[in-house]
Parts: sequence; C-alpha cells; structure tokens
Amino acid sequence: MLDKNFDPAAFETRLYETWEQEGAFAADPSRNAKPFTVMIPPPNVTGSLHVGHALTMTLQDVLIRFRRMQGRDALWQPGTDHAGIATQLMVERELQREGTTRQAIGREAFLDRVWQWKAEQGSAITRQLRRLGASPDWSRERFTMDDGLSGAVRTIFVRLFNDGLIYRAKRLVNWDPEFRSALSDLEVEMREVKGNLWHLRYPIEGTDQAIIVATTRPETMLGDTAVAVHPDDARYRDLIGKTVVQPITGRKIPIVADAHSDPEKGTGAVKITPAHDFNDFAVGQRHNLAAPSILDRSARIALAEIRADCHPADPSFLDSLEGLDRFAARAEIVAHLDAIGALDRVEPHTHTVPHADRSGAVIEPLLTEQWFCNAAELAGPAITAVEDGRIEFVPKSWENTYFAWMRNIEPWCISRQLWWGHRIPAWYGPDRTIFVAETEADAKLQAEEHYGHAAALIQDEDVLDTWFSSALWPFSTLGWPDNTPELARYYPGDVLVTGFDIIFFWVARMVMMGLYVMGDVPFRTVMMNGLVRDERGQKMSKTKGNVVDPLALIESYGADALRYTVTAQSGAGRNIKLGPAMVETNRSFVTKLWNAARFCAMNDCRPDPAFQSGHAKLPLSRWILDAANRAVAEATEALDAYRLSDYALACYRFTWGDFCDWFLELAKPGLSGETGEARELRAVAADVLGTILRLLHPVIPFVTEALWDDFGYGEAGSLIRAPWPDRVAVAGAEVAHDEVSWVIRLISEIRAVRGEMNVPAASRIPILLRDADPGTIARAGRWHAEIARLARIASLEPLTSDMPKGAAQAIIDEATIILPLADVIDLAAERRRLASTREKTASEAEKIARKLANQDFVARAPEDVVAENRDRLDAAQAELARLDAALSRIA
RNA sequence: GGGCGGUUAGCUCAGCGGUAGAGCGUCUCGUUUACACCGAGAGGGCCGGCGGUUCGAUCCCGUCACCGCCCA
Repeated sequence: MLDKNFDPAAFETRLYETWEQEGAFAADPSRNAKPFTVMIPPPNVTGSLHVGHALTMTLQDVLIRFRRMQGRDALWQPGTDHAGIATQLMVERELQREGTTRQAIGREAFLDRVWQWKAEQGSAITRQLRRLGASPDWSRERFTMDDGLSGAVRTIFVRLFNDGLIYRAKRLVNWDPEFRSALSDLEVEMREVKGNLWHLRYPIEGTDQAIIVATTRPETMLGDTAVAVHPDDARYRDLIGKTVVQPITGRKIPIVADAHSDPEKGTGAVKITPAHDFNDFAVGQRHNLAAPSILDRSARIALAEIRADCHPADPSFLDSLEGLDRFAARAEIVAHLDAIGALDRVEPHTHTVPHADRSGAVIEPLLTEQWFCNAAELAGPAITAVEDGRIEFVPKSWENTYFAWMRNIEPWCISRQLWWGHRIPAWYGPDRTIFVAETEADAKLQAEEHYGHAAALIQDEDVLDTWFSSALWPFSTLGWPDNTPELARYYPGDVLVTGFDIIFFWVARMVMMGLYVMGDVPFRTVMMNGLVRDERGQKMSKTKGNVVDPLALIESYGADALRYTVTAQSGAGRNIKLGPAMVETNRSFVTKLWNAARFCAMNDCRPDPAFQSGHAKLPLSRWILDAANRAVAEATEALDAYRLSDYALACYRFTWGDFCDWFLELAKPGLSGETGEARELRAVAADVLGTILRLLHPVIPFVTEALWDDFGYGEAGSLIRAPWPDRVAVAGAEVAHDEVSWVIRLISEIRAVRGEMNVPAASRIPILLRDADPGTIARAGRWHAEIARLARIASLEPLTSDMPKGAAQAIIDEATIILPLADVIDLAAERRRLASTREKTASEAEKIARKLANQDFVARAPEDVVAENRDRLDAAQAELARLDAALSRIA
C-alpha cells in the first residue's frame, strides 16, 4: 500500500543511485541507434547550483530523457569549467586567511593548491546536479583543465597563430586593477553611477582666454594630449589649431576638431586622454597624438611616461601625486584646480562606468601588450552558418542579437595575467622573438633554427581566457584531436541549451571554433532559456536578498516539484518567475499523480501484459485510450519543437483533467468484480497510467520511476529506458468520444444547475429528459449509474406525463433537462437564470446572423467558414427556441 | 541615440486572421471507494491607445504610450 503522499526524500537518492550504478545515463557509441547529443554548458567549478542552473539543466534533462526513451543513443556530456578568475580568487582568499600570498609561495605551489582545492571542493555543483535528477553521462565527465582538453587548447592556439588569427599587440584593453589582469569586453559590466561632471578651465596659450572642458574623470588629465571640439561647433571654430596649456602638467596640447566631441554634452569641448579611454584612443589615432599612460597596473598614478613633457607651474604638487590611487588622485586634483581657479563648476552627473563582472572593480582602460584573437575573421563563417539555417535559434528572434554582435565583433583579448588556466604556449628568445609551439621542446627546435644555435627560452607568463577552452568543449570533450569513435558520432551535437545572457560567451565562440577546427557547426539548434526572477519579477541578487536556493526548494518540495515548475513556466526564451509558493503549488500535481496511482493500486489495476489496448470494447475505455493518444501526440510534438512548457501542460491536462477527473470517477464502481468489463477497466486504467508515467518521466523522473517500480511495469529503475509511448489505434474512438463527451456535458449541466439553485449536495433528485431522441434516451439508460453517482440524482427518465410544477431546466443538444424541485425551487431565481442564459444565446445568435447578413462576408469568406457560421446560427436559434419554451413553462 | 522583446481575467502566462483560454487566487457548496497538496460550481476580459489593411483584427501593418533587456 502506497503512503498517502509521495515522500521525495524517501525515493530520490535511492532511485538516482540505481540509475547511475546501472549505467542508465551512459551513451554507447557502439549501439546501433541514432545519437542525440547535448553538450552541457560547463558550470563554473567554483559554483554552486543556483536557480538559473536549475532551469537550464532541467530543460536539458527533459530533452535528453525524452530522446533516450525514444531509443536514441543519448549523450549528455557533463563537466565543469576551470573558471580562471573565480577559482584563483577563491584560493587567493584562502591564502590570505593563512597570512600568505600566491606571490610568496610561488607559481608551482600555488597551482598545487588550486588542484587541491578542486579535488576537495570542486565537485559541489556536480553533486547538486544529481540532487536535481540530472542524467548526464557522468562516466564521461570532463574538466577544461584535463590533460586532453588542455592539449586541444595548445594545438588550436598554435594553429590559429600559424594562420595569423592570433597575434600579440599593444592595445588598449579592459584592465581590472584589483585583479591586475586584462579582461575581454564581455567580462565588463556597465553600471550606472552617480558622479560629477567637472568643468575645467584650460588656458589658451598666448591669450588670457580659456576653454572650458567637461570631464567625468579629472585625474586622467595628467595624460591629456589634446582638447577636442566638434568641427561644426561655431562656438569653438576659431580655437581649432590653437594650443592650450594643461593646468597641472603645463604640457602644451592642441585643440583638434573631431566629431567625437558632442556639442550637446557638457561644454562641447572634451579633453583627450588616449591611453585611458577607448574613444579618446580613437581620436588620438586620427590626430596622431601621443598616448602616455599615467596609471600603473594597480591604477595608481605613475608619472614616468609624462615627465619629459611636463612643465608644471607647481612641481611639488605634481610630484605629490606619484603613487596615489586613482580616486585619491582625483580628489587631490580637483581640490588643487579649485585652489588655482581652474575649476569652473561641478555638475552632478549620472553616467555608466565599466566594472569587472567578477571582482566588481572599476575597469581601467590600459595600454598593454596582450594576445588577441582575430574574431572578425572567425565570425564570417559563423554568421553564414546561422544565415543559411545550419544552426537555428529557438526562438528565432535571438538570431538578430547574434548577428548584431558577430557583425561588429572586436578583436578578442585572450590573455589573462593569472596563474590558474592554460598557460600560453609561446616562448620568448633572448631578443624577444616569439616561438609558438605545443611543447617547449618544439619551441626550442624553432629557436635553434631561427638563431642557428640553441637559445634560452622563457615561456609567456600569462594564461588564456577560460572561454577559449570552453569554446572547444563540443569537440575537445569527445577526444579531439584524436579521431575517436565519439568524435565521429557525437559531433555535431543536436542542441545547445543556454541562457541568452551568455549567447556571446558560449554560442558565438563555440560556433566560431567549431567551424574553424571541425569544419562543421557544433550543434544544430540553440535553445535559449529565460532568466529566472523572483516571484515579483525582480532579478535575483544577493544584495536584494531575494535569491531562491534551488536545493532548499528540493528539500522542501522535492526535485520533481521544482523541475515541473521551471519546465511549465519556461515559455520559449522568456523570463520565468520562481519562488517557494509556485513550487508548492506545483507539488500538488506530483501528489495528484501519486494519489491517482494509489487509487489504481487499491483497485488492483496492475499492468496486464496480455491486454491489448486496441481491442478495448467499453466506450469509456475507448474514450480514455483515445484521449491518451491525443496527449501522446501533443506531448511529443511539443518536445520535438522545444516547447517544453506546452509539453508539461499537455501532460498536466490529460492526467488531471481527463484521467483523474473523469475516467477514474466514471470507472469507479465498474472497477471491482470479476466481470469482463471490470477486468477491462482495470487493465485500461493500468495501461493509461503506464502511458502517463512514461509521458511525464522526462520532467518528473522520481515519482514516475517510483510508481513504475511499485506497479511492476518493468524492473526497478527501468522507466528511464522504457520506450516512449506511441499512439495505438483505438476501434470506435469517434463514437466513444461523442458518447462520453455527452455524458460529461450532462453531468456538468446538472451540477451547474444544482449549484446555482442551491440544491443541497445530499439531496438526490429525479431528472427528466424532455424532447430527447431515442438515441439520447438509450444513452442515458446506458450511463444511468455513472450519471446518478456523479450528478447525485435519484433517477433519469424521459418525460412522459405533464411538466412537473416548479422545475429547473437546462438544455443539452435537442433535449431539455428537467429538475423537478417543487419544494426547494425559487421560481424567480430560476427565471433569472434561464433568462440570462437566453440573453447570452440570443446575442450570440444575433452576432452570427449579422455576419451572415453581410453580403461581403458570404461572398468573400471561405466556404467552410460560412457553412460553419450557418451551423452555429442554426444551433443557437434552436437553443434559443428551447430556452423560450422552458421560460414559458414556468412563466 | 540604435536595436530587440513585452503590454490578454486580481496574479502568472497560453493563443496569433473566423465562437477569448489555462493554472493559481477570489466567492459559494461539499468528508461521495485515491487525493483538503482534494472535489463540484460560479464570477471575472472594449486582448495598452489611436489609425490602417481585410468580408472579418487580440492576431497583420503604421504610430504613440508605458515596461524590460542588449548595444553605443
């Protein structure tokens, strides 16, 4: 006997271990089956499961379990990403607590510590994925720093370098001064910050005039090499070409005309600091300006590069700035300018400031030598692949975002000044000649050839952007560059599921690398999932304190309830709102299924291998089997089209609305006993329950597998591999459908009238049918017991004598249902009820009549639409007549 | 400033040329061979505004408003 409620804690771990131990998640390249491949977007190894993971991983698991049941050789490739910055930060913090630093212990010892950390704590997220019920092939788990994957990184770096697609250059990059590393554009987050617009007076040489420039970053003025005005700005036309004297450094700099300067903003004149601003850098290039840096790698003032050109009025002030933090320097400079009368005014100003998305530090554009990847070149084929449909986005509108970014892609800065990551396979000779090779030995050979003798080489200190290795994931995990059976079979994959927030990190770069290395796209479909928000639609954040912990939700309501909730909420690509209340609500569906099964078990509805659903005879059997067919079709179509919420809802409707509310209720009395009919009903109940369990397994794997086992549909833990249900031809489905639908409508009508007339639930009333066809009367006779029970009536017979006094009436098709309620009926209320129904029907009829009276409609609308409206008008008018008759009877 | 998406029942969302839907919430009734994490019933909508196309518009087009996101 099953417990009254499903207790997830009692099943989840055990079932999961059974699956995993029996190899149920494993792909098998030797199997003769079509593969279905999903590459997990590898979560950060430092991460722990958040609701975003819960969403995207659930959706992937639904897809993979569905295809696995369809008999596909399903590979869901799991693993984690070494997350250079995040992981290094984690371990550095540990060291800090121990009172040491990575510099103090050295690179090698530090890397040992990171690996140690990874061994001890790097599997949190994979453990948590197990709690969620995710079913990737753990035996193939990979880590981006594994030997094989690291080898792939080196091989591809060398190949790209030799093809001229990777190069070293001194360019302005996004610099994280806290972390002291370059970052890519994508790792920078623009945040709105309240600041000031400082209006500064720059004297014009040889006059007593000054030009007022507006800036949000006064400290960078030390590196100014020009002032720019708009060429069409009449206010400044005469000043173009003149020289101004930078108030602190005394450097003489030109006023240049450049369209970068916006006449509407500030004063229309801006100072140009090429080494500390991306726009200014471009202006500098157009006007051949020098680009001296005035900040070091920790964003402290460094005067070395400007010393030579300085003629400060106050040298001691300038000297006092050396080594100051940029924000301290800002305060000093503003105060000094104010003191010397160079501060015109200060205007509060909100502007966007780049921040490092990991460390949170304000990004400093800094001129440094870095490795770059020519992304524009790689983007070409990646754009074509989406244009010509080799890759499709779901929903399609995301393709625009992809195109927009890809068509304006900037060189990708791939070097990071970190220790944890793939060390760049480049070595420098004594004269800084670069030798790029997969191994140091190769590099030495190259150097020997180059110099004519052996030379001492020093390897580049830097490592690669983590996303460089992630971009190779779809093939590096399959053994590339070796020609493994896995690579041949599982590349390209079928679908990549991910949030739109990493469309550029993941999708774009994997497509570029896949095409470059493999000559083929990495996946056919990109399914975008939305962002998870809290119950009020707010973005979750630690500072807001509205973060929902999926593990706590699993703890409280079970993994199935969480999985069902996120799946049902996940419209294609839209944001989903999630909170405990929603999961709690959806848990009731899991409970409902559990209880329906419990009821079946109590009535001995067990799977009967001899039963053939196609041979069912009872209309009720045929009706539910036919409805099951429709549910199977709907669910399958929805899954095929990646409409996972439609899939979840279709299963819900069928299970709750058809199976529980009507089939089980109508079948109840007929289930017991040893008649053939009872046996058939039990077999049908078990058969349909089996279909439901299979349909729902991808989304709620635990409860379905527990029931599968309990009912003996298959061996313990075998639902995960059970075949996906197919439609089964049901004899007489249409007739059964008409018949049972009529019964349902009749019961519903009677219930509605009872409800509105406040007939006590306990009172069993007789029902009469007026004007009913013989067929209807026969039907009513066949279903008498069921109707009597569910509509709580005493009898159901055709009206043969006079109309009883004080009766409520309702219309069903040609017949009028009569509920004699002489004692209890409120005639006025009944008249109101009938009149209101009449009103609705009349207005409906009038609307259709008006439509049909329109000659244009009749002439131009498709014939079937016109015919349909004629039918509807006939029906409405007939019903109207019956309602009028009913009304006149109680007038 | 450029682009994308949204605006449908109190809430969350489906629908997307031809009869406006679901779940939750609300109200009423209810212990009847599973389930109160339940059952039965009811109420609730000028489908954001204004134009246009069409025989017909929640749906297509234009425009405006508001909201969200991305890129400058």
